[in-house]
Amino acid sequence: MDYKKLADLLFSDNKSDFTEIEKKYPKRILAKDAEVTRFAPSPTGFMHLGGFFQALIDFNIAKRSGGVFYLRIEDTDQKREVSGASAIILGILTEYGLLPDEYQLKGGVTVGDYGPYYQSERKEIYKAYAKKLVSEGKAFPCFCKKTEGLSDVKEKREKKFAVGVNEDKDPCRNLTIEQIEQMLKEGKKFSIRLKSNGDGVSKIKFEDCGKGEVEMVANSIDAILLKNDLMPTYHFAHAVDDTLMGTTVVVRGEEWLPSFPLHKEIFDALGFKQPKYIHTPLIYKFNEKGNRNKLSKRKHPEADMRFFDKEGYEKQAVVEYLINLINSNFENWRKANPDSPISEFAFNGFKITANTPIFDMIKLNDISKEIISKFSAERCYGELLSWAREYSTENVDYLVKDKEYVTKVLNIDREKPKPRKDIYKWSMFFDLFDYMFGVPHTYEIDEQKKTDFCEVLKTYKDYLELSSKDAWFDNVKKMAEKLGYAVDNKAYKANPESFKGNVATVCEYIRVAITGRKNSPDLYEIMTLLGEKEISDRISQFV
RNA sequence: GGCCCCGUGGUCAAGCGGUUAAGACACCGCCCUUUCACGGCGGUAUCAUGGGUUCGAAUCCCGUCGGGGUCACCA
Repeated sequence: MDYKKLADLLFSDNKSDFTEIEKKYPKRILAKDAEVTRFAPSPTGFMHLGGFFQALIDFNIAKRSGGVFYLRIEDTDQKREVSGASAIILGILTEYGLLPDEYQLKGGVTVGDYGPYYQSERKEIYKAYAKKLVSEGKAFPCFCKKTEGLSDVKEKREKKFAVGVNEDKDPCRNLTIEQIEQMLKEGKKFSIRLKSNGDGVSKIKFEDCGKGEVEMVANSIDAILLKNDLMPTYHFAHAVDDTLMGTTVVVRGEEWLPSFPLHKEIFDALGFKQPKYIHTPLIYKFNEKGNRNKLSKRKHPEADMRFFDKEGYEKQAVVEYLINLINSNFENWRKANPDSPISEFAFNGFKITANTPIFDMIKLNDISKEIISKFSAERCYGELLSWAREYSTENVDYLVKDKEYVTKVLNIDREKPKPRKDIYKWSMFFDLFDYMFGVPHTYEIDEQKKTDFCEVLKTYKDYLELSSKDAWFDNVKKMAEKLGYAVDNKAYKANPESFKGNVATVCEYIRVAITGRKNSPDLYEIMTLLGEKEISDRISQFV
């Protein structure tokens, strides 16, 4: 077979020659150990937590080695394209401090010399390399009917599983040039397949930077390189783009691990050297049966990065949670260096755990609490307001109108050595402090305590004193004593039966009457902010 | 079904042939205390399983089981 002739036949319109293309993508000039990484999502309209996780690794590996981190949009599947998707991705990356060095905005600017960064704009490049492979007899045209969609695939798989063979050589590899010419004349569409050398038995080894040495059966599938619209598949684009764009480390989810042998064969056919790989564990959740499920957009709201924004999580918290999943010594470092920027942490993208983590929202909350507890009231106000402007517009008015008051509320038990830690996302604020802004919840006090409760409140009207915290508490104690509650905690503990309760009990009654709950931050501060009239009004409800 | 990845407490995990098997979150208890918290101290709880190898195994090897991934002209 005259492969050269075949290549010209197939790609008659293609003027670009791969040697010309390669001139446009010179080797990057970088320091010796600098790594080039990329985040390469398909534009589906949202940023998956798992994708962000990978971008975090990409960014840190590149930045900490003095290399380059770039964004490439894998929009080779026209059907899946969502408009504006790349802007969303770039937006989130930027908000979280992972701005790529090179990227392209659809119909807008391109930053970087290795573009286009949209695969759909690189069609000629892929064609040139496909043509090269065909002309060398390493790839061939296929005129078979498309398998499209999951139902097609299922059917095909069932047949395959029944036979139990790995090998998948395509019949079109045996077409004669005359047959091909004929079909081309008929205007038939074709795809380009790799002519695999694999026998389905021979093994290959490779070193995954995260998992170590992995041994696999070499590829034996005549995989599609160019689809029948002549757009590349992921596999082919990966080889071409990551080579041309100078990627040195590919960070991708471990669902790609099984296609490594295919990638190896494609790289080899092309004469390219493969980059290093880090196959990251996927992030899971438990299902009802207690088994793991991949975090998915449909079932798990937290799979979408925007979830954290909507809930009002601090971005820093999300980042720290994820970094701890990558390098679990992070939290020890953080404990020792509570105020240092993350950039000072000795991040190691190659040390990522092989285990499959379960996404732990409670842990995230804890990290977030810690971070928010350190904020000043002023900063909290700023964060809260900007969050509300985006996601809770009905609250913006009074936040703005009562800035001073709101800031004071935010300052309760804050800006002190041991600040209270109960806010972990801004959406909690309005629930947590609703009693500061209106009628309190009615908390049902135990029936048998009701008489005592009312008695305390009735009496307390005469003991209300807000001039100072000491004076306030002295009066609470005086009243407690008068009504038969223990003022001395030790005495109370020794003889609980001889008292109606202790000062704590009295405080509980007052707190319930004023806030409508059994727990709240410092009572005195709350009462001071609320003011005497409001307090009397609230207490009056119960007497 | 083939191939591959993973398996240390409820969760994230340290561990790399000899450890009382770290630490964090969660949970429980005590202390502090003006309730709830915060903080301090302490506690419950883990090497999936069966065989090897070895003086010695969570660590190395093999099998089993369990979970996950993949086998598309989707990425």
